[in-house]
Amino acid sequence: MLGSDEIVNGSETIQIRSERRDAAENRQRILNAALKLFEQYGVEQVSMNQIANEAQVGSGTLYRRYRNKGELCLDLIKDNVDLLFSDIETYLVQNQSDSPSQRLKGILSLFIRLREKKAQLLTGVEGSSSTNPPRSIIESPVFNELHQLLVKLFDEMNATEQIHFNSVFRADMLLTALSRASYSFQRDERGYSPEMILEQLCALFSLNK
Amino acid sequence: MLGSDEIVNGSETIQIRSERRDAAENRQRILNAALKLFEQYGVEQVSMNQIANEAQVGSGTLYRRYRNKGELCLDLIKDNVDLLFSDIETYLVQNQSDSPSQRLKGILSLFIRLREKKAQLLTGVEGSSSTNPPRSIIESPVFNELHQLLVKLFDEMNATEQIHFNSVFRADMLLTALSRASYSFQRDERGYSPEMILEQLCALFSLNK
DNA sequence: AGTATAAGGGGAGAGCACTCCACTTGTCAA
DNA sequence: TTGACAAGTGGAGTGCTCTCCCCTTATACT
Repeated sequence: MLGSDEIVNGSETIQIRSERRDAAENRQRILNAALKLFEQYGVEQVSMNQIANEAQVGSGTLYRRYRNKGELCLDLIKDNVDLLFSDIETYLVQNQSDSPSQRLKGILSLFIRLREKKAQLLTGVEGSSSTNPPRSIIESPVFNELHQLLVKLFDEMNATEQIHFNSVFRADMLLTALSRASYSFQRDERGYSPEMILEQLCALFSLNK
Repeated sequence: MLGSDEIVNGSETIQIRSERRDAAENRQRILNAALKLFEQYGVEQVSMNQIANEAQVGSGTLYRRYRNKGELCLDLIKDNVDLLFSDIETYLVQNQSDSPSQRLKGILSLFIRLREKKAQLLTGVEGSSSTNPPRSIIESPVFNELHQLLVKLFDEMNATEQIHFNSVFRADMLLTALSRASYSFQRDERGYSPEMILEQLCALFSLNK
Protein backbone atom coordinates (compact mmCIF):
# COMPACT_ATOMS: atom_id res chain seq x y z
CA MET A 1 0.00 0.00 0.00
CA LEU A 2 1.13 3.48 -0.79
CA GLY A 3 -1.05 5.54 1.45
CA SER A 4 0.15 6.85 4.74
CA ASP A 5 -3.24 7.54 6.27
CA GLU A 6 -6.32 5.40 6.21
CA ILE A 7 -9.94 6.28 6.63
CA VAL A 8 -12.70 3.79 6.98
CA ASN A 9 -15.68 4.98 5.03
CA GLY A 10 -18.66 2.70 5.36
CA SER A 11 -17.43 -0.69 4.30
CA GLU A 12 -14.60 0.61 2.10
CA THR A 13 -11.14 1.63 3.03
CA ILE A 14 -9.89 4.76 1.30
CA GLN A 15 -6.30 5.85 1.08
CA ILE A 16 -5.44 9.45 1.80
CA ARG A 17 -1.87 10.36 1.10
CA SER A 18 -0.67 13.35 3.00
CA GLU A 19 0.51 16.34 0.98
CA ARG A 20 3.99 15.92 -0.44
CA ARG A 21 6.68 18.06 1.11
CA ASP A 22 7.52 19.93 -2.09
CA ALA A 23 3.85 20.49 -2.73
CA ALA A 24 3.40 22.01 0.68
CA GLU A 25 6.28 24.37 0.01
CA ASN A 26 4.75 25.49 -3.24
CA ARG A 27 1.43 25.98 -1.58
CA GLN A 28 2.99 28.28 0.97
CA ARG A 29 4.83 30.20 -1.73
CA ILE A 30 1.61 30.66 -3.65
CA LEU A 31 -0.20 31.92 -0.59
CA ASN A 32 2.59 34.34 0.24
CA ALA A 33 2.80 35.60 -3.31
CA ALA A 34 -0.94 36.09 -3.53
CA LEU A 35 -1.09 37.94 -0.25
CA LYS A 36 1.75 40.21 -1.24
CA LEU A 37 0.27 41.04 -4.64
CA PHE A 38 -3.25 41.45 -3.26
CA GLU A 39 -1.99 43.92 -0.69
CA GLN A 40 0.03 45.80 -3.24
CA TYR A 41 -2.46 46.00 -6.10
CA GLY A 42 -5.83 44.89 -4.75
CA VAL A 43 -7.47 41.53 -5.27
CA GLU A 44 -9.32 42.45 -8.44
CA GLN A 45 -6.24 43.78 -10.19
CA VAL A 46 -4.10 40.69 -9.70
CA SER A 47 -4.25 37.92 -12.27
CA MET A 48 -3.62 34.25 -11.69
CA ASN A 49 -0.62 34.52 -14.02
CA GLN A 50 0.91 37.21 -11.90
CA ILE A 51 0.48 35.08 -8.83
CA ALA A 52 2.05 32.08 -10.55
CA ASN A 53 5.00 34.19 -11.65
CA GLU A 54 5.53 35.77 -8.28
CA ALA A 55 5.33 32.36 -6.64
CA GLN A 56 7.68 30.91 -9.25
CA VAL A 57 5.39 28.10 -10.25
CA GLY A 58 3.80 27.25 -13.56
CA SER A 59 0.21 28.27 -14.04
CA GLY A 60 -0.73 24.61 -14.27
CA THR A 61 0.59 24.12 -10.76
CA LEU A 62 -1.40 27.04 -9.51
CA TYR A 63 -4.58 25.80 -11.10
CA ARG A 64 -4.01 22.28 -9.87
CA ARG A 65 -4.38 23.56 -6.35
CA TYR A 66 -6.93 26.34 -6.79
CA ARG A 67 -9.46 26.06 -9.53
CA ASN A 68 -9.87 29.82 -9.56
CA LYS A 69 -9.07 32.99 -7.71
CA GLY A 70 -12.06 32.48 -5.49
CA GLU A 71 -10.68 29.29 -4.01
CA LEU A 72 -7.37 30.99 -3.44
CA CYS A 73 -9.07 33.84 -1.62
CA LEU A 74 -11.02 31.36 0.43
CA ASP A 75 -7.80 29.69 1.53
CA LEU A 76 -6.41 33.08 2.51
CA ILE A 77 -9.32 33.96 4.74
CA LYS A 78 -9.97 30.47 5.97
CA ASP A 79 -8.74 31.42 9.43
CA ASN A 80 -11.03 34.40 9.58
CA VAL A 81 -13.94 32.33 8.42
CA ASP A 82 -13.27 29.69 11.04
CA LEU A 83 -13.07 32.44 13.60
CA LEU A 84 -16.39 33.83 12.42
CA PHE A 85 -18.13 30.54 12.93
CA SER A 86 -16.63 29.94 16.32
CA ASP A 87 -17.60 33.49 17.30
CA ILE A 88 -21.10 32.76 16.14
CA GLU A 89 -21.18 29.59 18.14
CA THR A 90 -20.12 31.24 21.37
CA TYR A 91 -22.49 34.10 20.69
CA LEU A 92 -25.38 31.69 20.27
CA VAL A 93 -24.51 29.86 23.47
CA GLN A 94 -24.13 33.02 25.52
CA ASN A 95 -27.34 34.55 24.20
CA GLN A 96 -29.55 31.50 23.96
CA SER A 97 -32.23 33.16 26.04
CA ASP A 98 -32.63 35.96 23.53
CA SER A 99 -35.42 35.80 20.97
CA PRO A 100 -34.57 34.05 17.72
CA SER A 101 -34.76 37.30 15.80
CA GLN A 102 -32.32 38.95 18.18
CA ARG A 103 -29.88 36.10 17.75
CA LEU A 104 -30.34 36.29 14.01
CA LYS A 105 -29.47 39.93 14.11
CA GLY A 106 -26.41 39.12 16.15
CA ILE A 107 -25.21 36.68 13.53
CA LEU A 108 -25.75 39.19 10.79
CA SER A 109 -23.76 41.70 12.73
CA LEU A 110 -20.86 39.29 13.12
CA PHE A 111 -20.93 38.43 9.45
CA ILE A 112 -21.03 42.04 8.38
CA ARG A 113 -18.01 42.66 10.55
CA LEU A 114 -16.14 40.02 8.53
CA ARG A 115 -17.42 41.53 5.31
CA GLU A 116 -15.94 44.83 6.29
CA LYS A 117 -12.66 43.43 7.52
CA LYS A 118 -11.98 41.23 4.54
CA ALA A 119 -14.07 42.96 1.92
CA GLN A 120 -11.74 42.37 -1.00
CA LEU A 121 -10.93 38.76 -0.27
CA LEU A 122 -14.54 37.91 0.40
CA THR A 123 -15.40 39.49 -2.90
CA GLY A 124 -12.82 37.20 -4.42
CA VAL A 125 -14.46 34.20 -2.79
CA GLU A 126 -17.76 34.98 -4.43
CA GLY A 127 -16.68 36.13 -7.84
CA SER A 128 -15.05 32.89 -8.73
CA SER A 129 -14.63 31.26 -12.09
CA SER A 130 -15.79 31.89 -15.62
CA THR A 131 -16.56 28.44 -17.01
CA ASN A 132 -18.54 26.93 -14.20
CA PRO A 133 -21.82 28.82 -14.18
CA PRO A 134 -21.82 31.90 -11.96
CA ARG A 135 -24.56 30.38 -9.85
CA SER A 136 -26.01 31.82 -6.73
CA ILE A 137 -23.94 32.87 -3.81
CA ILE A 138 -25.60 30.27 -1.69
CA GLU A 139 -23.38 27.70 -3.30
CA SER A 140 -20.24 29.30 -1.98
CA PRO A 141 -19.06 27.31 1.04
CA VAL A 142 -19.09 30.18 3.50
CA PHE A 143 -22.58 31.21 2.57
CA ASN A 144 -23.76 27.66 2.60
CA GLU A 145 -22.78 27.17 6.20
CA LEU A 146 -24.34 30.47 7.14
CA HIS A 147 -27.48 29.45 5.35
CA GLN A 148 -28.05 26.50 7.63
CA LEU A 149 -27.78 28.68 10.70
CA LEU A 150 -30.23 31.18 9.28
CA VAL A 151 -32.75 28.51 8.40
CA LYS A 152 -32.62 27.13 11.93
CA LEU A 153 -33.30 30.52 13.42
CA PHE A 154 -36.10 31.32 11.00
CA ASP A 155 -37.66 28.00 11.90
CA GLU A 156 -37.44 28.95 15.53
CA MET A 157 -39.11 32.25 14.76
CA ASN A 158 -41.89 30.45 13.00
CA ALA A 159 -42.42 28.20 15.99
CA THR A 160 -42.38 31.08 18.45
CA GLU A 161 -44.55 33.50 16.55
CA GLN A 162 -47.90 33.05 14.92
CA ILE A 163 -46.96 33.62 11.28
CA HIS A 164 -45.42 30.93 9.16
CA PHE A 165 -42.86 32.00 6.60
CA ASN A 166 -40.71 29.90 4.34
CA SER A 167 -37.42 29.72 6.20
CA VAL A 168 -35.29 28.52 3.33
CA PHE A 169 -36.53 31.23 1.03
CA ARG A 170 -35.99 33.91 3.61
CA ALA A 171 -32.48 32.69 4.28
CA ASP A 172 -31.79 32.70 0.56
CA MET A 173 -32.97 36.27 0.26
CA LEU A 174 -31.08 37.44 3.29
CA LEU A 175 -27.84 36.00 2.00
CA THR A 176 -28.48 37.39 -1.45
CA ALA A 177 -28.86 40.78 0.18
CA LEU A 178 -25.52 40.27 1.88
CA SER A 179 -23.73 39.17 -1.25
CA ARG A 180 -20.98 41.31 -2.66
CA ALA A 181 -23.03 42.80 -5.47
CA SER A 182 -25.83 43.88 -3.23
CA TYR A 183 -23.86 44.79 -0.14
CA SER A 184 -21.16 46.81 -1.80
CA PHE A 185 -23.73 48.59 -3.92
CA GLN A 186 -25.44 49.74 -0.75
CA ARG A 187 -22.12 50.72 0.77
CA ASP A 188 -20.58 52.51 -2.17
CA GLU A 189 -23.44 53.81 -4.26
CA ARG A 190 -26.14 54.33 -1.67
CA GLY A 191 -23.60 55.40 0.89
CA TYR A 192 -24.95 53.36 3.80
CA SER A 193 -22.79 52.41 6.76
CA PRO A 194 -22.63 48.77 7.86
CA GLU A 195 -24.90 49.60 10.78
CA MET A 196 -27.48 51.21 8.55
CA ILE A 197 -27.53 48.24 6.23
CA LEU A 198 -28.02 45.95 9.20
CA GLU A 199 -30.95 48.02 10.42
CA GLN A 200 -32.58 48.14 7.01
CA LEU A 201 -32.31 44.41 6.68
CA CYS A 202 -33.74 43.86 10.13
CA ALA A 203 -36.68 46.06 9.23
CA LEU A 204 -37.27 44.17 6.01
CA PHE A 205 -37.05 40.77 7.61
CA SER A 206 -38.93 41.88 10.73
CA LEU A 207 -36.07 41.09 13.06
CA ASN A 208 -36.84 43.66 15.71
CA LYS A 209 -38.44 41.67 18.46
CA MET B 1 -22.63 71.23 -42.63
CA LEU B 2 -22.35 67.49 -42.79
CA GLY B 3 -25.15 66.43 -40.52
CA SER B 4 -28.53 65.46 -41.82
CA ASP B 5 -30.41 65.99 -38.60
CA GLU B 6 -30.16 68.81 -36.14
CA ILE B 7 -31.03 69.01 -32.52
CA VAL B 8 -31.07 72.17 -30.48
CA ASN B 9 -29.63 71.46 -27.09
CA GLY B 10 -29.66 74.45 -24.81
CA SER B 11 -27.82 77.14 -26.67
CA GLU B 12 -25.72 74.76 -28.77
CA THR B 13 -26.56 73.07 -32.00
CA ILE B 14 -25.42 69.47 -32.22
CA GLN B 15 -25.09 67.47 -35.36
CA ILE B 16 -26.53 63.97 -35.46
CA ARG B 17 -25.70 62.07 -38.58
CA SER B 18 -28.01 59.26 -39.31
CA GLU B 19 -26.52 55.77 -39.45
CA ARG B 20 -24.66 55.02 -42.66
CA ARG B 21 -26.30 52.56 -44.99
CA ASP B 22 -23.49 50.01 -44.84
CA ALA B 23 -23.42 50.31 -41.07
CA ALA B 24 -27.11 49.62 -40.86
CA GLU B 25 -26.65 46.52 -42.98
CA ASN B 26 -23.90 45.29 -40.73
CA ARG B 27 -26.00 45.96 -37.70
CA GLN B 28 -28.76 43.83 -39.09
CA ARG B 29 -26.36 41.05 -39.99
CA ILE B 30 -24.95 41.10 -36.48
CA LEU B 31 -28.39 40.89 -34.95
CA ASN B 32 -29.39 38.04 -37.23
CA ALA B 33 -26.18 36.16 -36.58
CA ALA B 34 -26.50 36.59 -32.83
CA LEU B 35 -30.09 35.45 -32.80
CA LYS B 36 -29.27 32.41 -34.87
CA LEU B 37 -26.32 31.40 -32.72
CA PHE B 38 -28.15 32.11 -29.48
CA GLU B 39 -31.02 29.90 -30.55
CA GLN B 40 -28.70 27.16 -31.67
CA TYR B 41 -26.25 27.06 -28.78
CA GLY B 42 -27.73 29.21 -26.01
CA VAL B 43 -26.69 32.72 -25.08
CA GLU B 44 -24.01 31.74 -22.60
CA GLN B 45 -22.25 29.42 -24.99
CA VAL B 46 -21.80 31.92 -27.78
CA SER B 47 -18.75 34.16 -27.84
CA MET B 48 -18.48 37.60 -29.35
CA ASN B 49 -15.92 36.19 -31.80
CA GLN B 50 -18.37 33.61 -33.02
CA ILE B 51 -20.97 36.29 -33.58
CA ALA B 52 -18.50 38.42 -35.49
CA ASN B 53 -17.54 35.47 -37.68
CA GLU B 54 -21.09 34.42 -38.36
CA ALA B 55 -22.00 38.00 -39.20
CA GLN B 56 -18.90 38.33 -41.39
CA VAL B 57 -17.60 41.41 -39.68
CA GLY B 58 -14.39 42.04 -37.82
CA SER B 59 -14.53 41.90 -34.05
CA GLY B 60 -13.65 45.58 -33.94
CA THR B 61 -16.80 46.35 -35.85
CA LEU B 62 -18.86 44.30 -33.49
CA TYR B 63 -17.41 45.99 -30.45
CA ARG B 64 -17.84 49.43 -31.97
CA ARG B 65 -21.56 48.89 -31.88
CA TYR B 66 -21.96 46.80 -28.74
CA ARG B 67 -19.52 47.19 -25.93
CA ASN B 68 -20.33 43.71 -24.69
CA LYS B 69 -22.72 40.82 -25.06
CA GLY B 70 -25.10 42.44 -22.62
CA GLU B 71 -25.71 45.40 -24.89
CA LEU B 72 -26.25 43.07 -27.80
CA CYS B 73 -28.80 41.08 -25.83
CA LEU B 74 -30.48 44.28 -24.80
CA ASP B 75 -30.85 45.28 -28.43
CA LEU B 76 -32.36 41.89 -29.19
CA ILE B 77 -35.04 42.17 -26.54
CA LYS B 78 -35.55 45.90 -26.83
CA ASP B 79 -38.99 45.36 -28.32
CA ASN B 80 -40.01 43.06 -25.50
CA VAL B 81 -38.73 45.50 -22.93
CA ASP B 82 -40.62 48.36 -24.52
CA LEU B 83 -43.68 46.18 -24.51
CA LEU B 84 -43.18 45.38 -20.85
CA PHE B 85 -43.13 49.02 -19.89
CA SER B 86 -46.14 49.89 -21.97
CA ASP B 87 -47.96 46.91 -20.47
CA ILE B 88 -47.04 48.18 -17.04
CA GLU B 89 -48.31 51.62 -17.90
CA THR B 90 -51.70 50.40 -19.09
CA TYR B 91 -51.92 48.08 -16.12
CA LEU B 92 -51.29 50.95 -13.73
CA VAL B 93 -53.89 53.11 -15.42
CA GLN B 94 -56.52 50.41 -15.47
CA ASN B 95 -55.96 49.41 -11.87
CA GLN B 96 -55.26 52.75 -10.29
CA SER B 97 -57.94 52.17 -7.68
CA ASP B 98 -56.15 49.08 -6.35
CA SER B 99 -53.96 49.35 -3.31
CA PRO B 100 -50.30 50.23 -3.99
CA SER B 101 -49.20 46.80 -2.88
CA GLN B 102 -51.59 45.14 -5.28
CA ARG B 103 -50.29 47.23 -8.13
CA LEU B 104 -46.75 46.45 -7.09
CA LYS B 105 -47.56 42.80 -7.23
CA GLY B 106 -49.04 43.30 -10.68
CA ILE B 107 -45.83 44.86 -11.91
CA LEU B 108 -43.78 42.04 -10.47
CA SER B 109 -46.00 39.57 -12.22
CA LEU B 110 -45.53 41.30 -15.56
CA PHE B 111 -41.79 41.45 -15.09
CA ILE B 112 -41.57 37.82 -14.13
CA ARG B 113 -43.47 36.96 -17.27
CA LEU B 114 -40.74 38.67 -19.28
CA ARG B 115 -38.08 36.90 -17.26
CA GLU B 116 -39.60 33.61 -18.19
CA LYS B 117 -40.13 34.44 -21.82
CA LYS B 118 -36.68 35.83 -22.45
CA ALA B 119 -34.76 34.18 -19.68
CA GLN B 120 -31.52 33.69 -21.56
CA LEU B 121 -31.37 37.06 -23.22
CA LEU B 122 -32.24 38.85 -20.01
CA THR B 123 -29.46 36.94 -18.35
CA GLY B 124 -27.22 38.28 -21.05
CA VAL B 125 -28.34 41.81 -20.35
CA GLU B 126 -27.28 41.52 -16.75
CA GLY B 127 -24.07 39.61 -17.07
CA SER B 128 -22.39 42.23 -19.15
CA SER B 129 -18.77 43.21 -19.37
CA SER B 130 -15.60 42.28 -17.60
CA THR B 131 -13.64 45.52 -17.37
CA ASN B 132 -16.29 47.84 -16.08
CA PRO B 133 -16.97 46.63 -12.56
CA PRO B 134 -19.74 44.02 -12.35
CA ARG B 135 -21.75 46.36 -10.19
CA SER B 136 -25.24 45.82 -8.99
CA ILE B 137 -28.06 44.89 -11.25
CA ILE B 138 -29.72 48.16 -10.46
CA GLU B 139 -27.36 49.83 -12.88
CA SER B 140 -28.64 47.85 -15.82
CA PRO B 141 -31.00 50.05 -17.84
CA VAL B 142 -34.03 47.79 -17.60
CA PHE B 143 -33.72 47.41 -13.87
CA ASN B 144 -33.09 51.07 -13.41
CA GLU B 145 -36.38 52.01 -15.01
CA LEU B 146 -38.18 49.38 -12.99
CA HIS B 147 -36.55 50.71 -9.87
CA GLN B 148 -38.17 54.09 -10.24
CA LEU B 149 -41.60 52.53 -10.54
CA LEU B 150 -41.04 50.43 -7.46
CA VAL B 151 -39.87 53.36 -5.40
CA LYS B 152 -42.96 55.33 -6.33
CA LEU B 153 -45.23 52.51 -5.24
CA PHE B 154 -43.36 51.91 -2.01
CA ASP B 155 -43.68 55.61 -1.27
CA GLU B 156 -47.39 55.33 -1.84
CA MET B 157 -47.56 52.39 0.53
CA ASN B 158 -45.75 54.40 3.15
CA ALA B 159 -48.21 57.25 2.75
CA THR B 160 -51.21 54.95 2.91
CA GLU B 161 -50.15 52.76 5.78
CA GLN B 162 -48.83 53.61 9.18
CA ILE B 163 -45.33 52.14 8.92
CA HIS B 164 -42.49 53.97 7.22
CA PHE B 165 -39.96 51.88 5.36
CA ASN B 166 -37.10 52.99 3.21
CA SER B 167 -38.50 52.80 -0.30
CA VAL B 168 -35.22 52.94 -2.16
CA PHE B 169 -33.72 50.17 -0.08
CA ARG B 170 -36.76 47.97 -0.48
CA ALA B 171 -36.76 48.51 -4.23
CA ASP B 172 -33.08 47.63 -4.32
CA MET B 173 -33.70 44.41 -2.44
CA LEU B 174 -36.70 43.48 -4.51
CA LEU B 175 -34.78 43.89 -7.73
CA THR B 176 -31.82 42.04 -6.32
CA ALA B 177 -34.18 39.20 -5.55
CA LEU B 178 -35.36 39.27 -9.14
CA SER B 179 -31.89 39.34 -10.61
CA ARG B 180 -30.70 36.43 -12.68
CA ALA B 181 -28.52 34.89 -9.96
CA SER B 182 -31.23 34.91 -7.36
CA TYR B 183 -34.21 34.20 -9.57
CA SER B 184 -32.76 31.36 -11.55
CA PHE B 185 -31.37 29.81 -8.39
CA GLN B 186 -34.88 29.68 -6.99
CA ARG B 187 -36.22 28.30 -10.24
CA ASP B 188 -33.59 25.69 -10.95
CA GLU B 189 -32.16 24.68 -7.60
CA ARG B 190 -35.07 25.27 -5.28
CA GLY B 191 -37.54 24.18 -7.92
CA TYR B 192 -40.03 26.98 -7.45
CA SER B 193 -42.47 27.98 -10.16
CA PRO B 194 -42.71 31.64 -11.19
CA GLU B 195 -45.97 31.90 -9.28
CA MET B 196 -44.45 30.51 -6.13
CA ILE B 197 -41.54 32.92 -6.30
CA LEU B 198 -43.96 35.78 -6.73
CA GLU B 199 -45.92 34.68 -3.67
CA GLN B 200 -42.82 34.28 -1.55
CA LEU B 201 -41.66 37.73 -2.48
CA CYS B 202 -45.04 39.22 -1.73
CA ALA B 203 -44.96 37.61 1.68
CA LEU B 204 -41.48 38.91 2.39
CA PHE B 205 -42.26 42.44 1.27
CA SER B 206 -45.75 42.36 2.83
CA LEU B 207 -47.50 42.95 -0.46
CA ASN B 208 -50.72 41.16 0.39
CA LYS B 209 -53.15 43.96 1.10
C1' DA C 1 18.88 0.43 -1.77
C1' DG C 2 15.69 -0.27 -5.44
C1' DT C 3 11.46 0.40 -7.72
C1' DA C 4 6.63 1.18 -8.90
C1' DT C 5 3.38 4.48 -8.63
C1' DA C 6 0.69 8.36 -7.88
C1' DA C 7 1.24 13.14 -6.84
C1' DG C 8 3.04 17.10 -8.43
C1' DG C 9 5.16 20.39 -11.84
C1' DG C 10 5.34 23.39 -15.78
C1' DG C 11 4.54 25.37 -19.95
C1' DA C 12 2.44 25.35 -24.53
C1' DG C 13 -1.68 26.55 -26.33
C1' DA C 14 -6.84 27.15 -26.96
C1' DG C 15 -10.17 30.33 -26.59
C1' DC C 16 -11.95 34.33 -24.64
C1' DA C 17 -13.03 39.74 -24.20
C1' DC C 18 -11.68 43.68 -25.61
C1' DT C 19 -8.45 47.60 -27.75
C1' DC C 20 -6.03 50.00 -31.19
C1' DC C 21 -5.28 51.99 -35.32
C1' DA C 22 -4.23 52.24 -40.29
C1' DC C 23 -7.17 51.91 -43.81
C1' DT C 24 -11.68 52.30 -46.63
C1' DT C 25 -16.08 54.26 -47.83
C1' DG C 26 -20.53 56.71 -47.64
C1' DT C 27 -22.24 61.22 -47.37
C1' DC C 28 -22.78 66.05 -47.81
C1' DA C 29 -21.69 70.68 -49.54
C1' DA C 30 -19.94 73.04 -53.02
C1' DT D 1 -18.91 65.47 -60.14
C1' DT D 2 -15.78 65.91 -56.78
C1' DG D 3 -13.28 66.32 -52.60
C1' DA D 4 -13.07 66.44 -47.54
C1' DC D 5 -13.80 64.00 -43.73
C1' DA D 6 -16.42 61.70 -40.26
C1' DA D 7 -18.08 57.23 -39.87
C1' DG D 8 -17.15 52.80 -40.30
C1' DT D 9 -14.16 48.57 -40.96
C1' DG D 10 -11.25 44.62 -39.81
C1' DG D 11 -7.76 42.17 -37.94
C1' DA D 12 -3.51 41.99 -35.44
C1' DG D 13 -2.35 42.26 -30.82
C1' DT D 14 -2.65 42.07 -25.54
C1' DG D 15 -3.52 39.85 -21.62
C1' DC D 16 -6.52 37.00 -19.43
C1' DT D 17 -8.47 32.14 -17.58
C1' DC D 18 -8.09 27.64 -17.76
C1' DT D 19 -6.87 22.83 -19.86
C1' DC D 20 -3.99 19.35 -21.44
C1' DC D 21 -0.43 16.41 -21.13
C1' DC D 22 4.23 14.94 -20.85
C1' DC D 23 7.77 14.91 -17.64
C1' DT D 24 9.81 14.75 -12.84
C1' DT D 25 9.98 13.35 -8.11
C1' DA D 26 8.64 12.04 -3.30
C1' DT D 27 6.97 8.29 -1.16
C1' DA D 28 5.94 3.63 0.61
C1' DC D 29 6.61 -0.90 0.10
C1' DT D 30 9.76 -4.65 -0.87
